[in-house]
Amino acid sequence: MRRSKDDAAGTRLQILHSAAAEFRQHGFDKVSVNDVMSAAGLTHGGFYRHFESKEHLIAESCGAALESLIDSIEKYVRKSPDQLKLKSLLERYLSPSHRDNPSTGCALAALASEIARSNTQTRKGATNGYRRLVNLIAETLPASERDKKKRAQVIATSMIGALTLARVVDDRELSNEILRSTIEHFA
Amino acid sequence: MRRSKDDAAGTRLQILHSAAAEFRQHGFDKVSVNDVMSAAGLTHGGFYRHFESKEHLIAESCGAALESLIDSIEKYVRKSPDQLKLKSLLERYLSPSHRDNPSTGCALAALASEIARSNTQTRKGATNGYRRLVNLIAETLPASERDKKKRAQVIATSMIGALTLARVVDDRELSNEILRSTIEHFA
DNA sequence: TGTACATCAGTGAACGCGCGTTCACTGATGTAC
DNA sequence: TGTACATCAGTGAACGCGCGTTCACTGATGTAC
Repeated sequence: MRRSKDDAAGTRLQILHSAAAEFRQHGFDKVSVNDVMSAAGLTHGGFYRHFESKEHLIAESCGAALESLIDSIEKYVRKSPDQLKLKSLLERYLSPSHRDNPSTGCALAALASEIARSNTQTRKGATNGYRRLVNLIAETLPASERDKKKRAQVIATSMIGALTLARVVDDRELSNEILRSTIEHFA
Repeated sequence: MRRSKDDAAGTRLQILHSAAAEFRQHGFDKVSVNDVMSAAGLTHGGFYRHFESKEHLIAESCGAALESLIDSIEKYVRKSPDQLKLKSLLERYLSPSHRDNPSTGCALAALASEIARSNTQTRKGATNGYRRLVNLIAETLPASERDKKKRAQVIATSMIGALTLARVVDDRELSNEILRSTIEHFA
């Protein structure tokens, strides 16, 4: 039966949230609309009251997940002492805990190669997230740094690459080594 | 009708080759067994004379593609003068041409987030490829370098991350900048 | 070397299944007077 | 504020479709004598 506007808005957010978690865990193609709705505690039929298509859900949930992760990194960095900002950002992003919990982590690391083949909307959201991450990293660099923007880009892509490879590799020790090497190189 | 052993072996290689190209271009899930067989100039029914399942094809084609890419990088690096080995490796791997042609490029960059969720065989092949790449990079570092292995790992994950992000981002200029920054940082 | 038969690479129809999406339906919510 | 009606969030059955996989079949290749 019909729900109040507030309930419906809550449902929409719940779907977005479940989708973001499922997609990051299993990938876009391995997660069906039904999987997402079940995870949100609903039946599949109601999906189209909230989203035009699975493609639209992918774009929106991905963008939202990235925004919210970067919000949390931003808060975290802002309250760290200047000298430690970059180091603590790297240690958090490249932690074993982030590696082992993709469903609540960075969508860029969890889905990069799939996003590269996705539609314009999805790539636009990912690009915005990437830019925000680069700016955030640039803020943590010492004022003396000559080309902050470029260095921040290297750190950003390096972090994402290291986290992704740490998840690819089937050897725990090697995986930890990948994370540590990148932290030590840039911190 | 039945083909000679040599013909059959050739067919098998052709399937592997087509699969590797299709998978790198479109991802594992968006490419069907039928797509692979058509690309190889065959009908889908014969697939199971050569491979147990799509999963087995994924593991084998991915591993083979990675091996062959690294072979070619190896040859290329071996014939570059010592001083330029690393620089030319980086410039080749992070070239616009590599970015724009995933179907003949590095499987780690093209499929990393999908491989991270794949079966043991596929991840094993990817891990072997990653190790070979790291060793190859380590060989290009000056003898004076203190911890070659660690630095090589940072360069490897950085390269893969940069190429992947260069494909994600929907802004050509930003994409070129990502490639250049990483080359300049490590070369 | 020649012959008879077993093998099996490749074809194309068929299988069951899960997918994204649609739709008739229900009944509480929202709106107009 | 109360009433009558339209709206629409969510349900669950149904849709057509493409998927991975199987199988009967064909006829050239491989093998045993």
